Amino acid sequence: MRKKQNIIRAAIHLFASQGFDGTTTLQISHEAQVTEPLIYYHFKGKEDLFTCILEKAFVDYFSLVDGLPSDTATQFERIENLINLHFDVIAERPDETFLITSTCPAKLNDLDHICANNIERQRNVLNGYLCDNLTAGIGSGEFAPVPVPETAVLIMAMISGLVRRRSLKYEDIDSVRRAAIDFLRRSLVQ
Amino acid sequence: MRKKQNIIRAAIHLFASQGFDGTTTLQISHEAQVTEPLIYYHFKGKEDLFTCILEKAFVDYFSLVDGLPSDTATQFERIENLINLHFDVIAERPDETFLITSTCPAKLNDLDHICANNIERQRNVLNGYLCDNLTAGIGSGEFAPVPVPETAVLIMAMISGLVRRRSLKYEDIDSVRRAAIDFLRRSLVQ
Amino acid sequence: MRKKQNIIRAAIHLFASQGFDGTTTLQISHEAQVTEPLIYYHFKGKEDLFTCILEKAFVDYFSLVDGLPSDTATQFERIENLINLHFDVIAERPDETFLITSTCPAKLNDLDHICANNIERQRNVLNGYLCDNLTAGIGSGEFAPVPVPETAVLIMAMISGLVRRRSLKYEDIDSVRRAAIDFLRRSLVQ
Amino acid sequence: MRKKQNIIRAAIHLFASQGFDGTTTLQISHEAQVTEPLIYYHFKGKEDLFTCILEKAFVDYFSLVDGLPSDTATQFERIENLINLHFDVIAERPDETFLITSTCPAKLNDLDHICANNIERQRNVLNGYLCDNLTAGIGSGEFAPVPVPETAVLIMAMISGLVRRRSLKYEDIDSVRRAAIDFLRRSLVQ
DNA sequence: CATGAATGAGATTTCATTCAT
DNA sequence: GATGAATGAAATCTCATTCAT
Repeated sequence: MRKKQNIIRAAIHLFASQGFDGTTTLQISHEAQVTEPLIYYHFKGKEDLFTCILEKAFVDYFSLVDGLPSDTATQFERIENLINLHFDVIAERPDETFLITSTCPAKLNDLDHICANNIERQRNVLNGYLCDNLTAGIGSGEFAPVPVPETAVLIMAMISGLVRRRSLKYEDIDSVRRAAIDFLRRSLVQ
Repeated sequence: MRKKQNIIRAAIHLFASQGFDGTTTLQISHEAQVTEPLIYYHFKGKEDLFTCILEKAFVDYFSLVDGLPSDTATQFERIENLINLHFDVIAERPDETFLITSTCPAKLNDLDHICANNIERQRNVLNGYLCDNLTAGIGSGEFAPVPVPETAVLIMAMISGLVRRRSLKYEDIDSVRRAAIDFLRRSLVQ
Repeated sequence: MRKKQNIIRAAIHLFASQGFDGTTTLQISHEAQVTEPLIYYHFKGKEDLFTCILEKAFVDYFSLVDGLPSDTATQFERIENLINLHFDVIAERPDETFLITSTCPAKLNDLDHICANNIERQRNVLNGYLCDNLTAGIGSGEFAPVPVPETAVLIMAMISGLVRRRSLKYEDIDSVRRAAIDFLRRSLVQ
Repeated sequence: MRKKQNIIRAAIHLFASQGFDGTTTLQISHEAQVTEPLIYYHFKGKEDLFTCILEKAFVDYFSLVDGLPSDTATQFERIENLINLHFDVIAERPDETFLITSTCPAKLNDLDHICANNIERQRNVLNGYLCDNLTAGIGSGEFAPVPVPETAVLIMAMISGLVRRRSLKYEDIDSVRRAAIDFLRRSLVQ
């Protein structure tokens, strides 16, 4: 089963760096050191392989987000946790993280394809998390009275912009992390 | 001549929504209401068409950024101008703007392909603008003493995250714009 | 009318160096410094252009061969004249000469296309000339009793081999010419 | 594996009768009774197929020429062997032999493409063989004092003229062979 | 005469996928 | 599980030719 893992690893890497359409099954088989038909033994096809990868990536991601504590001392701690979570996944699995932040390949965009579904769901989850959090913080007087949905959009944009910035891998990721948290604190906490 | 413009328009739209590899020359010709070979009369090939589009988009973009005034009353005005500029281009030309914020198709990633070059250059221009601006603002006491390069990365991430958020078109873009400016002001100005 | 000549010149050059199928009408128009449609103003098409060139080349060639004197003092003089004629045309018009020695493009090989016809006719003319000549020379005792049709084939092979040897242009063509005549004399005259 | 051979056989036949540019991959696949993409499974492309064929043909040809004995009783025997070798290959593999005597397709004429290289090499090998042979024969008094390089050119021209004369297949090839040897003997041996 | 723009037909090549073993 | 060989469908691109002016 090591070979199946090789296929998945190679596919993650290639899909993240070349896109779904830009990656051929031959490239995957080469990078995975297997022959092409083996891909079809383990998966129904290229699309299925992609779907499996994304599904797994989303499940892992959602379980992390779901695991974030909701009973923190301050509301800002929840923001902090969210930022830290994303910096952690960028550091540990940059390719998967990049994939779940990408737009779904046009071909797979059937209204309820797993890919489109999950991207939508991810957005909703993050949005819910942030809106709740902001509303609570503003209510308690911890946060300045910022417009809630718009600010959620901004924070999500910053997160996705950071995930997509591939050079983050090579930059001093921890100082950016600290700067991000301070940046948000100054803006939100009054 | 009108037909050449049709081709370009169709290609911008399709490349932005499906990616370079996900778009076929046949699709482009259909959407442009021309025959396929006409694409090859006006451009050397699919890649050349893509390159021409990107080059133009970058030139337009850079000339806007270069046109931003540097002698504003406050340093924050410069930040404000930069944000406004990006919200304007998102509103006016969402597809081109999306394209110049995307990663270059792997195949074109020869170290000095126009595409890779310009993406690099864009990053440097924005980075230079922000670093200068932040340093000056901190020096004059207008801005809080934030870490300069890291904060520049954060602001760029937010901008690119916003550009890539296609639904912005349908959201109340002006309230997001105002929220963004206020958000940054609170974080930076002391 | 100068432009028509340019087209013909360019076509001769390109057909001779790249073959009929290997030459595009665009290449011809470039080398002739005209636009493509002009080729179609002067000729019915690429094939017609090729045909015209070949027809002219064959007419010129045949008129030279027909002009060779038949009432020479010796039979070997006739051989000598034939060889000299070919060395002259190689020197003066290497490309046309190459073309009339080439095989007809497969596509034009309708049984009685001018091209196929003329190639056949050329062979017959040369063959007739040589067979007559050899028969007469052997009959008069001037030539050794060689087998007539086979020897005609050999001499024709040598001539066509020389015409096709493009580097002849750069070699000392006159010493090869003399060597050829001496070579044939030693072999034939007894 | 049988199918790969079919492709090669069909390609040899078609390239020899229609030229490289005049032959389409579809024609090859039809004649080989395979589908077109199979050509691309076994070869990198049309050009690669052509190159492989020529390479093999040249290797076979060179090994035959290299195998000719150099220690014959007379120098003329060496000439005789060379002529016989060429009549043998014409009889056995007329298409390959025609191909290696043809000019290289213009497109492949990169200064050191295998095709151009081998054509050059072939010329040098034959030329070396004949010059050595003629010089030795003249030195020993076996041959008349003919000009060496020019006579080599003439003999090579005759050989290539014969190889290219496709109708040789149908003519009485053995009588032409004998005539050629006698022809050369009379001209050279004194 | 001359040309810029355009096209139908077809050539080369790629690619996801399957088959036979 | 695994593979070498094979293929249908389609993508990119070329080219001789024509049209409108």
